Amino acid sequence: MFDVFHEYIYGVSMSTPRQKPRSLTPEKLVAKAMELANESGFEALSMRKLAHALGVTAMSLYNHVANKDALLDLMLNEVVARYETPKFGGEWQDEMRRRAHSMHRALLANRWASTLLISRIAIGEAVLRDNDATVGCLVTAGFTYAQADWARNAIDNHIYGFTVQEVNYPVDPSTYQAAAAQYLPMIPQDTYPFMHQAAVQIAEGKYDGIVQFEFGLELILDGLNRWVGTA
Amino acid sequence: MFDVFHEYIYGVSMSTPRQKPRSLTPEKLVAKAMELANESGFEALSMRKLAHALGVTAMSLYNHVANKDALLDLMLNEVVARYETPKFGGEWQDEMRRRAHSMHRALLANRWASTLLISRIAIGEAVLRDNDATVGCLVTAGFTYAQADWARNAIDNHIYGFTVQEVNYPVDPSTYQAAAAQYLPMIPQDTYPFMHQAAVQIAEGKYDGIVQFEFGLELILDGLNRWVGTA
DNA sequence: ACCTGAACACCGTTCAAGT
DNA sequence: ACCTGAACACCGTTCAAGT
Repeated sequence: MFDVFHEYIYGVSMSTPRQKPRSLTPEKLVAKAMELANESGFEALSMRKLAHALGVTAMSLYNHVANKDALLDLMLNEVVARYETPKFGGEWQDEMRRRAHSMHRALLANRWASTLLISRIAIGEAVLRDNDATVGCLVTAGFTYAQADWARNAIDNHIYGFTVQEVNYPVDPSTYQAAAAQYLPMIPQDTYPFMHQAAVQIAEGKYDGIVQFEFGLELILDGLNRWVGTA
Repeated sequence: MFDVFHEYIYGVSMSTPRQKPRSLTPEKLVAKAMELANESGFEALSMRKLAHALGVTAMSLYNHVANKDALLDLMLNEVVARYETPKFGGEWQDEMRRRAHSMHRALLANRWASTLLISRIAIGEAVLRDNDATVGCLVTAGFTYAQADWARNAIDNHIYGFTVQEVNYPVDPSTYQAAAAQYLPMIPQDTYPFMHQAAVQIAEGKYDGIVQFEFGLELILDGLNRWVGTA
């Protein structure tokens, strides 16, 4: 009886699969949620606002996604899917460099992501694939499994640590010099002599105040190279 | 008129400073908030619950602290105040090591802190003092200001990155072997061959699966030592 | 199968009123 | 000076009811 009514209204039998694409899908939720987070900031992303942006009420989202946490996991998986996968057999340092820069780019393109990824153990398919390929590249290059694990930890701590600081820093790198000049009087020379002097150097243009992502990365890759050679 | 009434009730003139200690102070708020966060988890810390724990209503907290954000800054300042301050003139590597281990200890004792500290630019007095002493120690040891800045960034990325992962990891290190054996069937060998093999090694006890905090730290200190020497 | 309204159990914060 | 009750503007999520 209910089935007949449903069929009359929607033109589709309940027992046969849907023919036309459903209006809402998990993929559409994730895409719109990422759009919202990127354009309006992560704190503006609520289930209610996401639903509104999709022209629907909040409760209907729960037909496509278990809860907000599951939605966040799907969003993070989408970001991690953009990490470039290390190849086996070539120079492992080049592969790690390529992966690191692609991660940095993906995290800068989705500025809300790094802060979540560093603290959350999101085991989506993309994370597993990245883990496997990264360990695989290092092991193929001659690392033991323990060494590969430790190496990946050192590399990833730098990538995530650096990027989280970068996206949360309140002043734009291009205005460091002006900012240093402006805040100089607020850093008392007698209590904070070295920070004061650092600000002087930045204000005078002797140093741009910008820490390069590559610095820490090369420091670690170089150390790892030396470590494996002598293991 | 109001003043007289106040004096009658409280036995203290409004124009003279209070004699007996006030029942609630910012220090007491911060101490109880840290106790709550450490014992019940950070997500259980709300202004309403904190007030309840202090035997008071939520709104009265705003007499002692501007808002929740200001309270968090005060809590974080308390954690950073426990970082050991590098001394000038000695071996800079020893001073950095001592500082790093004290940070690691402070962050493990307050497991909610690292996730906040890494993303938030909390400029409390303790952060300024730590910054100044760390840069000061490196500059005194022969680093330029730019080098000291880059070095501190590399060191701190490791400390925070490592510890955030450590406190958020869902399984206890002492149970890695059992966990690896348990989850092994869920890591398909054909799609994730290297993760599978890593789990095999941990399950068989060939490798404990634990990444040491010291590994990345020494890797970086060693690299820095080489870098300054050749600068 | 999917969407909805009403409701529940929370949040942080403001403001006028109390003592 | 400090604390309070009531209220505002939000949250995530459940559940029974609608089509």
